[in-house]
Amino acid sequence: MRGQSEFLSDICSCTMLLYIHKIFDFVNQLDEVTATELQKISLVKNYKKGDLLLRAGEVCHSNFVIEKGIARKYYVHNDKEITTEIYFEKEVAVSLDSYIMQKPGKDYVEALTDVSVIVVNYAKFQEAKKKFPELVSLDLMFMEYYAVWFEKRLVEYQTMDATQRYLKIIEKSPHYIQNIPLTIIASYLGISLETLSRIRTKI
Amino acid sequence: MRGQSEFLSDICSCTMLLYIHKIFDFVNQLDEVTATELQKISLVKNYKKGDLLLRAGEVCHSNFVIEKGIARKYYVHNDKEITTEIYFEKEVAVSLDSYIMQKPGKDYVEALTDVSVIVVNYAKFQEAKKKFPELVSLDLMFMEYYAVWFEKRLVEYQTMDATQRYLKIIEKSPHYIQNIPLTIIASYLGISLETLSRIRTKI
DNA sequence: TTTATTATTTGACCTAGGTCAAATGCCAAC
DNA sequence: GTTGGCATTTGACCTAGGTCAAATAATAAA
Repeated sequence: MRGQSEFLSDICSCTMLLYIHKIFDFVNQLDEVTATELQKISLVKNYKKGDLLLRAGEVCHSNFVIEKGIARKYYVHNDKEITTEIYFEKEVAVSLDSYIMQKPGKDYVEALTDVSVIVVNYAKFQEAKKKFPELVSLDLMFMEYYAVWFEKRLVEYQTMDATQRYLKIIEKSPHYIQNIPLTIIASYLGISLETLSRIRTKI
Repeated sequence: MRGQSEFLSDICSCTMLLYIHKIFDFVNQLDEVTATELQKISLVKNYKKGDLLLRAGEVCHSNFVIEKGIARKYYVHNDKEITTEIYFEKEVAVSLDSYIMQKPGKDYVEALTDVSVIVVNYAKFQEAKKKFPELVSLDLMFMEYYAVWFEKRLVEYQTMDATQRYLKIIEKSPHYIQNIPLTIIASYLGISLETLSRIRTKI
């Protein structure tokens, strides 16, 4: 397993880094009982490369903290897969609106490598929140993280061209990117496979 | 595989409306003391058309619940204003990462008409949350709302062309749109003024 | 090692939307 | 009503990135 500092250096945006810090600190400072409860409602699962952790049409009953490996979230539009997130270690995979509303969603979550994840069940977490108010604050911190994260993605779409977006993602995690098919990276960047290929040769 | 129209109806704003309802219901069902506290830390302010409720470089110390009128949030990139949100009545204007981290942000919030807003101060709200746990849940609901909202905006950018995005916004609030300069709508849609003008004549 | 399959590159062409500039429309202030 | 200042439209042209198709890598399977 990689060290915390190495992990943090991989997340390029310093703002997001601060958030992650804040959340980790918070979890580490939870009182004994709350921490135990959190432990109790979490379980570890392993998936093989290519496995689907979640399918479109299903309700997202849990979120998945990536312990080891890489995963992605995508949806299908006009027969094309659009990758919305690529998750590295310690990041949290979840189909947000499906999870929040507990209704069927449009997202797939797929293991891009063999992955080991911590699964936290929605219903159990909601129950636990009633007894352990600190968990509500934890939930809030995660939501703040997501909200800011998505807003930043939006700004990227508005202000950066394809080349800049690509440079940003390889800066974030150069060594991971090598294992991910270009098709997936292209769809994450919102460009075609061919355009991505051309960008790569030019740089 | 699912059809285009079915997909589009999925990401239309009905989900968001439901969510707003949920939040308002929650507020209405708060216990007496909590409701009073919330009342106590809120104040009403009025702004004239063109006034700035928030400037880039400032810390976003409060969020603004629009009671009456229209406002927008924008930032400046390469000397161009990019409108990120247009707020109608009952919506909440806030520069999210500036608000959450209480650090200077890049956003402006501007009154597009005369507006009346309920201002909730960050520091006071944080204090109140310590004493009234229901307010943490309220905060969480707002964050969930933002997160899902931004994710939906992202999907719009990925799956809809300029014309579809324009149709969506006039469908949402046809009568309001008439008062808003095309420049602003265009920058909200992520297209140029000229393109928007051409889209409008074609429809 | 050969074959089958999938991933990536390259080329030729196309399109949505951008940019720049000029023309018109729309008010508000004189 | 005129005049100035925006807001919007229209035209001519440009560019980033898309699409389709074919050519090469790379891999995995036999």
